Amino acid sequence: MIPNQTFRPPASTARDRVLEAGVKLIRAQGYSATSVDELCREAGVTKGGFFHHFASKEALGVALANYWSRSTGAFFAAAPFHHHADPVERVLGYIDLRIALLVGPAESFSCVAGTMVQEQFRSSAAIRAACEASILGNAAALEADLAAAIAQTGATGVTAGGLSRHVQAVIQGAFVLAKANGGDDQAATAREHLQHLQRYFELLFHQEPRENPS
Amino acid sequence: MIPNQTFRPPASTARDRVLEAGVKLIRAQGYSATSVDELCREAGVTKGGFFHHFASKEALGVALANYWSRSTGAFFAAAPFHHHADPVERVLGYIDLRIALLVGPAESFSCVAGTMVQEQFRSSAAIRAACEASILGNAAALEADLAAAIAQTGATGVTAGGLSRHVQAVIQGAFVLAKANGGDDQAATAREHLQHLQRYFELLFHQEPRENPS
DNA sequence: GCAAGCATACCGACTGGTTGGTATGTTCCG
DNA sequence: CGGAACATACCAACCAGTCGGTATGCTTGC
Repeated sequence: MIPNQTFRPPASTARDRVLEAGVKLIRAQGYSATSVDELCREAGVTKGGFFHHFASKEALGVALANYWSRSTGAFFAAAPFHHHADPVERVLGYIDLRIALLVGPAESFSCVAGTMVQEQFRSSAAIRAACEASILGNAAALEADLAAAIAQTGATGVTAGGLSRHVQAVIQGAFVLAKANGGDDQAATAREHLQHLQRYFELLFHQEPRENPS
Repeated sequence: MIPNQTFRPPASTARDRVLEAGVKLIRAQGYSATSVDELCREAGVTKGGFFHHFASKEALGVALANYWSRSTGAFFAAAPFHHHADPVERVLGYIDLRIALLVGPAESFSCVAGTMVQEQFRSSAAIRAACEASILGNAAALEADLAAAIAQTGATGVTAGGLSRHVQAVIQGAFVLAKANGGDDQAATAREHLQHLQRYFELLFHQEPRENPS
C-alpha cells in the first residue's frame, strides 16, 4: 500500500524492528510462509526477544495490522490532496496520490492487511478483524469527501460508504493483478486499474476525463 | 470464483480428489497453510499416492491453477449471456452472472488462483505464471465482447484488453474485502463491488442504470 | 489362450529439517 | 534491588519429501 520507508521512521526498538521485518517479509511471502525465525533474523532479534514482545505469531499478526493502520492512516491524513476546495478534486487527488505511490516491484507497494486477510480470514478471527479495521479505516478517511462530492454533483444510486469501500476493493484487486504479472513492471499493472477507478468517478461526478491511459 | 461443485463433476480418480481437496482447503486457508498431509486426508489419498501424481507441493499448486482455469473457462464458455445480440448486454450479462455466483461464505466463491498468487508470486515463479494464466484467461474470454461494445458505443480512453483485465481486478478486490468482512454476509460485500463495476460500464457505454444497490 | 514382462496406481512407515513456543538465564537501567 | 529487555538452549509437533513395496491391468510373443 505504501512504498518502503518513505514515511515510516527508521525502527529503533526491537519491537519496531520486528514489525518492520513483518511488513517486508509478509508483503513478499505472505503470513503463513513467513516463520518466526525468519522474522527474528530479519529484525536482528532473538527468539526470546520476539516472544517477549508478542505472545504468539498470531499476536504479531494483529499488532502488524494495527501498526500498518497507524502508519498508512497518518500518511494519508497528512497528504496535500485535502487542500482542494472541490470535494471531487479531493477524491480524484487521493487516487492520484495512490497512483503516484505505485512504483517498483509489487512487494514494495502492496498491502500487508490485504495479504494477511486473504490467507487468515478463516484461521484467525483476530487477524481478520485487525485487517478489516485497517482496510475500512482507509475507506472511512475518504467517506466525508465522497459524501460531499455526491451531494454537490447529485450522483444517484451510490452511497459515500459504498464508494469508499469500493476504492479499497479496486486497490486490493490492483495489487492481486500486479502480483500475478510476471513482466518487469508490476506497478504499471496496478496503475492501470486505479486509472479505471478514476474514470468511474469522473463519469459518476460528471467531470471531464483528464487523461487517457490504458 | 465459482460456487462449490455446481459445475465440476464429482472427482473420481485420486488425482482429481486431490485437486478438489486443493480447491477447498486453499480457498479457506491459503496455499502455505495447507499441508500435503491435510490435502491427503481431505482427498482420502495417502502420501505415496499424492507424490505419485504430483512431483512436489509446488507441482500440485501449478496443476491446481490449471485445473481451475479449465473448470472456470468451461463454465463461462457455456453460460447463456453469450446469446445477447447487443455486446454491451453480453458484458453486463457476464457481470450479472458473476454477481449471481456470489452466495455463501467467502471460501465458497473466492478464487483459488488469486489466493495462491498473492502468497506465492515471489516464492514460486511456476505457480505465479499458472495463476496469471488463469486470471488473464478469464479476462481474455470477455475481450471480444468489450471490443465490440467500445466500437458500438464509441467509448473513448479505454481499450478492450485493459477493461477485460479491470473486470478481473475488481472481482479479486471484491473477494479480498469479502474475506475481511466479519459479518454474516460476505457475499453481499462482494456483490456491492461488482455492482459498482456494472455502473462503471453503464456510464462508459451510455446505458441507463438498471437498478440501485449500495 | 496364456503367461511373462512391464507400466500405472497406490500404500504407509520413515527421515531430516523446521515449526511455533517455552524455560531459564543474563544484562542493564532507574 | 527489581523489573523490563533481551539471550540461549531446548522441545514436541509437524513439515515436505523418500523409499521399498504391493495390487492391478495391459501388451506382446508364442
